[in-house]
Amino acid sequence: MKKQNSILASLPTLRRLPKYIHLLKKMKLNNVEYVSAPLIARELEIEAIQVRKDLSITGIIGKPKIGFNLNELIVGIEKFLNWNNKEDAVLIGVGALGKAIIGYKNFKNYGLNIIVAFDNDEKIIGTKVLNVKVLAIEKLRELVEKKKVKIAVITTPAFVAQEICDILIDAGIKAIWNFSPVSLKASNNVIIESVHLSQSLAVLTHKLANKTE
Amino acid sequence: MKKQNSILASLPTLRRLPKYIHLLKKMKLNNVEYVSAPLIARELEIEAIQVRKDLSITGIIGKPKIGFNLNELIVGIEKFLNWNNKEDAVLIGVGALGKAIIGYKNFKNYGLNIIVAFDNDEKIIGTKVLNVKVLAIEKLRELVEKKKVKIAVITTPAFVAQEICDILIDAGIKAIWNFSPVSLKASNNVIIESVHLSQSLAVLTHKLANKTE
DNA sequence: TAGATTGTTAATCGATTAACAATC
DNA sequence: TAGATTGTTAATCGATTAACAATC
Repeated sequence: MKKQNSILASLPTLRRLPKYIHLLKKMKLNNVEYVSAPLIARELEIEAIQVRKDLSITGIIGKPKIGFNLNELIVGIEKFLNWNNKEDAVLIGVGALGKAIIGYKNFKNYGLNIIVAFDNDEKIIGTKVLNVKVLAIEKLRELVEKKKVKIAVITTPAFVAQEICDILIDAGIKAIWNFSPVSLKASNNVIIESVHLSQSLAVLTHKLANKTE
Repeated sequence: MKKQNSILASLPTLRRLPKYIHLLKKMKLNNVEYVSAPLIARELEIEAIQVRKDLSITGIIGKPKIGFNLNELIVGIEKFLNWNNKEDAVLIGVGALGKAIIGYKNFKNYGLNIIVAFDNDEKIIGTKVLNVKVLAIEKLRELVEKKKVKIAVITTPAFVAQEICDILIDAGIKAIWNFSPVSLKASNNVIIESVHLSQSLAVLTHKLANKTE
C-alpha cells in the first residue's frame, strides 16, 4: 500500500517558501498591496513560472494582470507551513550554538517556540538564556511527556546526540531539528530535519576550488 | 557561449559527500580497511547505486567484490572538496552564532580556517574568541586585501549583511558563507552559499503539520 | 570457480520550464 | 479594448534508479 500523504510539497518548493515570506514582509513595510509573480521572480532571481507553481500549492488565488494580495499571500504561505501555530519546543545542549538559536527571536515567527532548554553542565543549570530556563538533562523526559511537546532542537555535541534522540522519541517527540553532525537513527514516523553545516561548506569549497575565471 | 565549468558535481552529490566522510572516519577508528558501496548505503539509508555514482565523480576506483580502500576514499573525497587545503577565512559578526562557528574546531577539517573575526561592538573589539582575535569592522577591507583572503563568513544581523557583502567583494573576496537571513546580491563570479535556517524549519513544520498517523 | 561488487550505459522519475487559453 | 498576468497542461531537463557486462 502506498503511503497516503496529504498535500506534501516537494522539498525544493518548501525551501523556497520562506524566501517569499521574507521578501513579502519587506515589501509590506512599503505598503505594497499587490505583488505579481514576475516581480517576485525578479527580486529573488528565479523564474516567474516557478513562483507561480510554488504559490499554487498553497492554494492562494491571484488575479490575472494584477497579481496576489500581499497580506493574503503572507498569511497563506504561513498557514501552509503551519507558521501561524507556534508549536512549543525544547532545546537540548546550551552551548554557543544552542544559545544562538534560543537568541533568534525570529523563530517565533517561524512556528517555533522554545519553552525550555536542557544541559548537563552544573554551571548553567538553573540559569536563564534570555527568557528560557536551563534545566538538568534528567528532567527532559518528564517535561516532554507532561507538556506533550512535539518538537525538539538538538544542539549537543555529536557523541551524545543519538542518546538524546532516543530519549526524546521515547518521551513522545514527533519532530527533531538536529544540528549535531550525526545521522540520527529513528523510526520513520518521527520527522528528522538536520542542518549539517559541513554539507553547505562542501558546496562552497568545491565551487571555489573549481572556479574558472 | 556555454559556461565551461570543470567537473562540477551536482548539488545533491556535493551535499552527500560529507556524509560519506563522516561515516568513513568513524569506521577508520575501528581499523576497517575496505568498505563497499552497499555497506555505506545500508549505514546511511540510501541506495547503493547512488553511493557508487557519487563516489565515481571523485575519480576513486574500487575493486570489484572487495570495495574501496578506506583511506584512499577519505583522501579522495577530501581532495575533491578541496578540504585538504585549509583556506584562510574571515568572520564578520561575533554574536552568539559567530562565536559558535568560531568554536567549531571541526571546520579546520572541512577546509576552512578562520584567522580573524570582525565586529563593531567596542566591548569585544580587541578580545579573543578561542584563538581568534576580534578586530574593528573598519579594518576588514584592509586585512582582506593584504592577506588575500578568499572566504568570508557573514554572521551579522540582517540589516548590515548586504553592506558587509559589498565591502568584502570590493576587497576581493571570492566566496561568502552567509548565515544572515538575507538574499545577498553579488556579481555572479562571487560564490554565495547561504545557510537559511528558516528553510530547514519550513520543511520540519510543514511535514509535522501534515503528518498522518 | 562462484558470487559479490564495481563501473557504465539505459530507463525512470520528478522537478523545472515552456506554452497557451482564460481573465481582470 | 489591449495587454499583462494567472492557472494548468505539456515538454524538457537533470537526478535517481535499474540493468548488466566486467572482474577480483
